[in-house]
Amino acid sequence: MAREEDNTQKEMDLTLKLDAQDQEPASNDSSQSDHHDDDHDKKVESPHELEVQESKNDEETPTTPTEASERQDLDHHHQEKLSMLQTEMNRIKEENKVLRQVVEQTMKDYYDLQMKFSIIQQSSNGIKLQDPKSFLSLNGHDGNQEAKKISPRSSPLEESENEDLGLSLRIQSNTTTSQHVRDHQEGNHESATRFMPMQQSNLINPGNFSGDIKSNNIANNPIASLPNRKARVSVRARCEAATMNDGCQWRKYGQKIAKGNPCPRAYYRCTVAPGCPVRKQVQRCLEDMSILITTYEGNHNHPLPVGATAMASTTSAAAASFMLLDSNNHISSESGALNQSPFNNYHMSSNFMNPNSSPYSSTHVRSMNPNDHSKGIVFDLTNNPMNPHHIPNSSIAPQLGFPWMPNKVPNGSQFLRPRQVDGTSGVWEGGEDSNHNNNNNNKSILAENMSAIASHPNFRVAVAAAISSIINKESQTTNNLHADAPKDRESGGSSSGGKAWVLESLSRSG
DNA sequence: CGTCTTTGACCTGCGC
DNA sequence: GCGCAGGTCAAAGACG
Repeated sequence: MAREEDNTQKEMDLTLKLDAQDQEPASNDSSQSDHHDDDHDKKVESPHELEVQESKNDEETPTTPTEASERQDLDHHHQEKLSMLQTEMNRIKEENKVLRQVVEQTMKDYYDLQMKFSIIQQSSNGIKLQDPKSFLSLNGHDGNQEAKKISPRSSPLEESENEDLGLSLRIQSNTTTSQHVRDHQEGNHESATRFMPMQQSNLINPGNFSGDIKSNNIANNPIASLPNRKARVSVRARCEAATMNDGCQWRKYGQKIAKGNPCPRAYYRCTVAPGCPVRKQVQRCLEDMSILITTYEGNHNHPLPVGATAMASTTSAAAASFMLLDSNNHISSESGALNQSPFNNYHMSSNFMNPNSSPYSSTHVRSMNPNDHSKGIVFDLTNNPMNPHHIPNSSIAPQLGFPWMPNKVPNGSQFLRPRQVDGTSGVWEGGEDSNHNNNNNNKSILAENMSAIASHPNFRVAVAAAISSIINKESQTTNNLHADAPKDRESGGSSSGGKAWVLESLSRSG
């Protein structure tokens, strides 16, 4: 984008220069040759001027053969220069044209995607979206700057026709991204970085669970301009297994009984790449043993496995939102967009729905420590973050269909089917509806599911982040095909081939 | 045999 | 300075 602006500026400069020459062919004003450092250029700017000067000279002073020869050389020299300028301008114009086409196609696909989501939500929820541009919101309140940063920069993509409520995103690669991959593979870093998506520059790297502040565009990113923190992202989720499957490979290097919690805290480090500094701590919640608290710390120094991208993107987006909100706490408070609980709860709940109408609406992001935001945030995927005893049913009830979340859906279904059974608390059921066999109920459930999912802020976070990260997934996939090959202990990653990519948000992991 | 987990020892930061 | 708690190291054992 910056390159296009640069080219546009160059084009404008050249156009202005040529226009000025066309409009004032007889002018000998040296001011129009400010851009030239050559003294000869200051004398004569164009063939028009040469002709005029020549005619003037012919009229005023008779020329000697030497002078005529010099003048011809000069004429030839400037014609060459002009030709070069015109060639360069044409080249820049062509380049601009291509870039504009890419941008237009990207924007078109972006709005198409928004409209499809909008249609899905409207048809299911009966709630009109005021502006599709604000639909992909990261905090569920409005189309804030986060979404604006993420989505419009996505590469051309197509939403799947899948009926999984849009949670399966089918990405069709185009020549741009394919070229990017080829360039990346061939070591053409210049070209590869030219088409590097925004996530590499302006957004927190989805490959980093906590966001690599240092490596991002500090000038343009308010998040990146924050003081460097070693951010920690903690994820609370109900999980039966000893550790959540987040798509990465981890090696346990220690275990400790922390004070105040008889459950041991396990320490893992990322083994996807040697020297990766990312650590994670896993500990069961004291109040509810079914809740697993996973704390990520550090930044991956390698492309993430495909299955880890959604998780990383989500937590990164959450961390980004948290940091942004944290840094703009006053503004946020004034706007009333945030719930300022004593724990500084950043309730990323949707405004579209009754918070009690769906278990989805109870996912929260809050700071880990009310007094110290540097400790990070909690990305709470349990039903009730403030009261773990809220759910009497202690069975594993996945709240969101991230790849790293347990999924009880049988038959390999891609989509979890949440349902409120008692109408008061969110109890989840996967699989068949034994008590709701008629079509009306099914439609109602489906509509409820759709609205719950579509309006859930984390869904938006995941979608927005996935869109932003999906472009880079191509290159990551290429790399990770090798990284994932040997062992896949905790890896929930899925490989891709060909030119179509499917973001499988809800496949059973582990 | 290589890799991973376990577990006690060690290191470090922080509060008193 | 001391003690405590959290975090990490590394040797030993387990496992495929």
